[in-house]
Amino acid sequence: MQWSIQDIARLSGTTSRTLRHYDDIGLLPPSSIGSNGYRYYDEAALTRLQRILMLRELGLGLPAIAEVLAGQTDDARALVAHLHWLEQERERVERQIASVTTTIRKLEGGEQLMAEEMLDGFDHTVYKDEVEQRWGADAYATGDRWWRGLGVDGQAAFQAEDKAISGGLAAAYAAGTPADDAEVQALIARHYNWVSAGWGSNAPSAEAYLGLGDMYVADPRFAQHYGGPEAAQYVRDAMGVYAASELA
Amino acid sequence: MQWSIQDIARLSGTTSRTLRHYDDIGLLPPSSIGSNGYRYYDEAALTRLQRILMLRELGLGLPAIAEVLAGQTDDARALVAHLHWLEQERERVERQIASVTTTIRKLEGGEQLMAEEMLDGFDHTVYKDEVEQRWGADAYATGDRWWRGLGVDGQAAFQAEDKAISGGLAAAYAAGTPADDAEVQALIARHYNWVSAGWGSNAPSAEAYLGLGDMYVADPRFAQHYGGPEAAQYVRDAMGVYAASELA
DNA sequence: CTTGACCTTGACGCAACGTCAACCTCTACC
DNA sequence: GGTAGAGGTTGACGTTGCGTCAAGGTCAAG
Repeated sequence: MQWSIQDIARLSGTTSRTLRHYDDIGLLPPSSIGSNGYRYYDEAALTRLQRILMLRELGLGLPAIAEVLAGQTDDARALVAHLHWLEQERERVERQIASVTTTIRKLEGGEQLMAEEMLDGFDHTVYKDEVEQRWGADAYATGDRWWRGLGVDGQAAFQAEDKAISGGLAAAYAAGTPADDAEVQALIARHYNWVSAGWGSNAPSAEAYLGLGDMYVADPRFAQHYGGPEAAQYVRDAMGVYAASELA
Repeated sequence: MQWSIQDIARLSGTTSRTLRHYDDIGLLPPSSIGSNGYRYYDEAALTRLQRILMLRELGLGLPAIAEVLAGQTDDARALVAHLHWLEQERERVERQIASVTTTIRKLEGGEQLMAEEMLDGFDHTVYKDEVEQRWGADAYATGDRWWRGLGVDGQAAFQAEDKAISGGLAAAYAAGTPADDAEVQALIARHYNWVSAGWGSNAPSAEAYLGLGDMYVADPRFAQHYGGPEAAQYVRDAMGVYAASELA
């Protein structure tokens, strides 16, 4: 019993293109080929195709299917490996769903302000991981509470102050003003207060403040916020001067 | 302030290749191009890149990102649409996980027998949807209970009988034996009993049996099981003869 | 002038086919 | 025997987002 490529396609519920593809990659060669080039398939080929399609429905890739059919890999073992991949996929999708959901909530809740804040790459909550790693898990929680407690107006003010400070520092850096200049140190003082606002009752120590400065340099997101890597280094230097003189 | 492509790549945490790609597709053209062809980016470009990367992390495609950045689409609206897609993805992945898990369980539990049964494309449980649609939701449940109740030996016997019947019918069809021949009708009688076994206390009526025959023809999976579309038609005809003479 | 580091423009590769395009082949009917 | 029409063949491009060579200019430093 022989069937043409269309017959097999209809019988198995796929397309002739797919069968040609499987032939091309050597996954399912036809059982015979006519002198006119026509592909013909017999029952063995059809059985093989059934297995292919079944494994494909489970989500396996064609190379993995080929291995299983070649007997190089056990069916169960291949499926277990595939299951791990699927579970990772699920986690990834769920994380994305969580991110997108919170982002939408912020966009709708905080109107446009939050949107700009976030999309300018300076979302307060983006730094959750860093904050938790560096200053403990509940530091982020209290910081977030504080942030929400500010209200829209308070948040806007907070960000305006940030812009004023970072803008002033950028200008000072561009002008070549030394880091220990009084004007720069005044900006750093404002910066210290600005940072302290989010830290609850305990303002940052000299050490913590210096650590923050190092982070500005090391982390490109922060560095960019202060006008590029060299500018961030400049800011850190100024912070070092301030910490030595005022926080020692 | 201008940066080279590498600077921007480091600042934003991507690669120069990505930036060139974004230039190629018009998503992020450099703010200026030197006479030597070098790409230079300014702060506006960097801000734009920040938004691009942020949306990309949320899983949006580059065309969708381009729309958002062009102001053609609202941020929130794009994200909501994306969220729908993500939820579909989650469902798809979870369905696959369920399928793969049950398949693994069957492979390990039923040893090799179930594997062959399933991989031959004749898994009893595959037809859940059809059964529910045609004969009600609890028909499948009782059928499944029956199937499990058979035990491994019973299942093997059931399948052996199926092979014998379908093989006999295929031979009769190939030999050109008329559908109302006594020999063929004897096979059909066995088939009727074979089918009835899974239907619980009430054996199929003439009407239901004829409907099953129609399904053999219409559904390529069944058609294949009986040896191709023409053979399935032959089987249906023989079933019609049987229904008319024995079930009327 | 040479050496690196950095830049450029192609172009292939990946996963699994869908979708033309251009061109045979077989069957059926007149 | 001619002509549809259905079905077959082999390319080859498109899809998504870049990674990864390849071959060759540019620039700053020694």
